[in-house]
Amino acid sequence: MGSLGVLERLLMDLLWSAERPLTANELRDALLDPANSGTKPLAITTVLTVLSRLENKGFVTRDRDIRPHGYSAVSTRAEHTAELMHEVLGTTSDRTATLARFIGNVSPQEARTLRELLASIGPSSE
Amino acid sequence: MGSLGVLERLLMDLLWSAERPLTANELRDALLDPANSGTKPLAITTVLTVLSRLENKGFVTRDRDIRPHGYSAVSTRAEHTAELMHEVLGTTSDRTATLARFIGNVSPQEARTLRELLASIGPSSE
DNA sequence: CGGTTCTTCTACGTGTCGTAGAAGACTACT
DNA sequence: AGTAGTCTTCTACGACACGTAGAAGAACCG
Repeated sequence: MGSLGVLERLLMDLLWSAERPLTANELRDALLDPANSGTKPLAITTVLTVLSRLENKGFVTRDRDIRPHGYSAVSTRAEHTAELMHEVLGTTSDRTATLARFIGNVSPQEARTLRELLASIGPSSE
Repeated sequence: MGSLGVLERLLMDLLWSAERPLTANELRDALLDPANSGTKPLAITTVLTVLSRLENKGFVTRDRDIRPHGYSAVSTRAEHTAELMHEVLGTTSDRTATLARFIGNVSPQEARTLRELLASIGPSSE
């Protein structure tokens, strides 16, 4: 499906947070950064392999024209996550009941956010 | 995470649709039913193995008191799916943006449903 | 008690993912 | 242009999840 492994996920997080395309080396270094989880030195080939897999899965594109290839996420984190949520919702036959349960568990603030979002899309009811 | 394999999923669907606990044999027969996908005869042990795995994962309970054990889903399909959606939502740092994307892709009817659901929870705004 | 039925234990093949070495392709500097 | 260094591709392997099921043990019915 649309799920990712741990390393794949770490790389996607970095790419999603990046303003510009990153190289494999930059990504490897970013993973070493104390900010990111346990400091473990990965081989560049490991990073490249995973990036290739992510490319095959359609999550990542790379600029092959510049030499240290520039890797970037195809869609934003928000788009990706929202899509996943729709995928999950699509697995149920009882969409309304599922949405009810979903809504029933959001925080009051988020409920307000959702109301606003819904209002801005298709204003009044009818 | 909370994802299921194909067979696991088929069994959960049957259990979710069932009114009462089912036995391994009933489940195997239900899978054979022309209504359910390609008619393939599974060994009962296969069904039992998967049911055990589902039990370990906390998706299924079984009544060990009656002899052909009765298997039933722990939570409803809607609960399960809604929970999964929350899990997915939890993987993003940008919850509001994600919700915006999510809302942006629901059908008008479902948008209305969502408005109603939100209204019934925390009525007016403020 | 013996046959039948159900459950548990164990196991294997496949696919995905983390991990990386070896070799080939490309770049840059002299 | 040649050579060293860098980057990418190819190939591979171990671990784990899952579909699949046989063999053996436990329980039940008559």
